[in-house]
Amino acid sequence: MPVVPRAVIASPSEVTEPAGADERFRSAYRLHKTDEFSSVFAFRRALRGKYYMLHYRPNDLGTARLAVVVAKKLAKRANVRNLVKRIAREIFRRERVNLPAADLIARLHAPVALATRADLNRDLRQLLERLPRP
RNA sequence: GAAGUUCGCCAGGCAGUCGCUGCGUACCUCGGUGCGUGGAGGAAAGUCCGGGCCCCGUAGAGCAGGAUGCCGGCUAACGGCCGGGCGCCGUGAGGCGACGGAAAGUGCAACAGAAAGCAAACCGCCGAUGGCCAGAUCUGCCGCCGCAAGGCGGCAGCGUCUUUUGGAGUGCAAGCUCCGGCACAGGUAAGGGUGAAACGGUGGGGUAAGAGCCCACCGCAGGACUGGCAACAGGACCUGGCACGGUAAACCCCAUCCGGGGCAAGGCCAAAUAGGGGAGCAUUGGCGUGGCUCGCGUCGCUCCCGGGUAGGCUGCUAGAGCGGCGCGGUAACGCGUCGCCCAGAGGAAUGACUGCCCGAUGCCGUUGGUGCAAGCCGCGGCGUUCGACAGAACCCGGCUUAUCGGCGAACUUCCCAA
Repeated sequence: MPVVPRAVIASPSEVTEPAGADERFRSAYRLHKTDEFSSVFAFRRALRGKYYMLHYRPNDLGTARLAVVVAKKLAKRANVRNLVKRIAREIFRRERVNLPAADLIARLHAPVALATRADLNRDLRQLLERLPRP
């Protein structure tokens, strides 16, 4: 699997993935149930970035799965919360095939009002890179 | 041309790539893939009203409680909308208004002020009417001051004295008339001053001074009349000299309306575990009861039934629907007809990236316009982040709040030109 160079700011070359890469984001790649959320948090492993806290727990499903948590306290408006989630999912979607099999929860833990999209993207990319790999 | 008012509309655009999701369809390994097609708002927001829908309750009526509150209309309904009236604001187009009752009762009114509700009178004005307009001395009594002697003041006496008592006239006299003074009784509410608010306004007459005390006009109240469905309005009517102050988002009274709870409503399916009911098997089983047998209870296995948790399905989007045309109505809206199908998620889709354009913003430049100049406007270049407010959660009708900017129509005021 060719490794895409991780530029800090997205470049056009990054957008065009090699043919055949699975960039879909289907239901199987998400966390849905309350039990799934609880078990990830109970595993008590997390990486702290500037904006996100990335909780993780290895699974045996052969793929990474993601959920995003945005507290109302940190983003008051519903449209802002939705936007943060969408941006986070987009990063995950692009990176999924390169990630270890684990359940992930990206939890916003800092106010996002002054951050730009590039800041958020960079933060989450770095966190995903730091995930422990087998 | 500038400034503004009202109403309606839009809510960055186009292209490409990668995704999410509903529906239809074809294929297969039954989970996907391909193709087609749809996928946030004017406020989706606040959850403030009204309704549909659902469950519960309910003979009927009343009480309590809540909401509304000029009139007429519209509507499924409303606290909404339309039209009208009245009041206030604006030069105007227009805007704003919980806008029923104070003559049913109870209450409240800080500060100021004499006085805050039924009359009263602080300063002031008047003093018509009534009263007063010598002093000294003596006696008695009372009060105050003083240790006392005494002093000061008040009241009383048909007391005493004097140039006979504010001045003038008159009379024998009691007295009477005129003039003046005091402001004691009393009169007054014009004026001053306070206040958010003080018992009509202006002018004249009148008076001691004043006053609706009288008169004229204006205002006000009541009643007729006229116009209007009504709220209400009108003047060339009549009556009344004028009251009945304010406050009801104070209690209250009157009129009208309202059963409760919500899609986490409600319906269906239903694992695991525990427990309930029934049938059967084991019948020579174990344990308990008992001296023993029967019987009863309990334990085991199989099956069935009902309740029900996690979970799943449903409710779930075709509707007081949207658009066009015609007709009725000032309008809100209604009727008819034709066409259309227009989001249904569920840790929660409707997105991300790239390019060009549009807009915003910063810096720089500028034989451009304007200005003394700073600057402003225009134009060009570069960079940046960004694209107002904001994200459906059963569905509608409203209200309220948020909102960069743009477009259209009608109207108003001012300036210039003809």
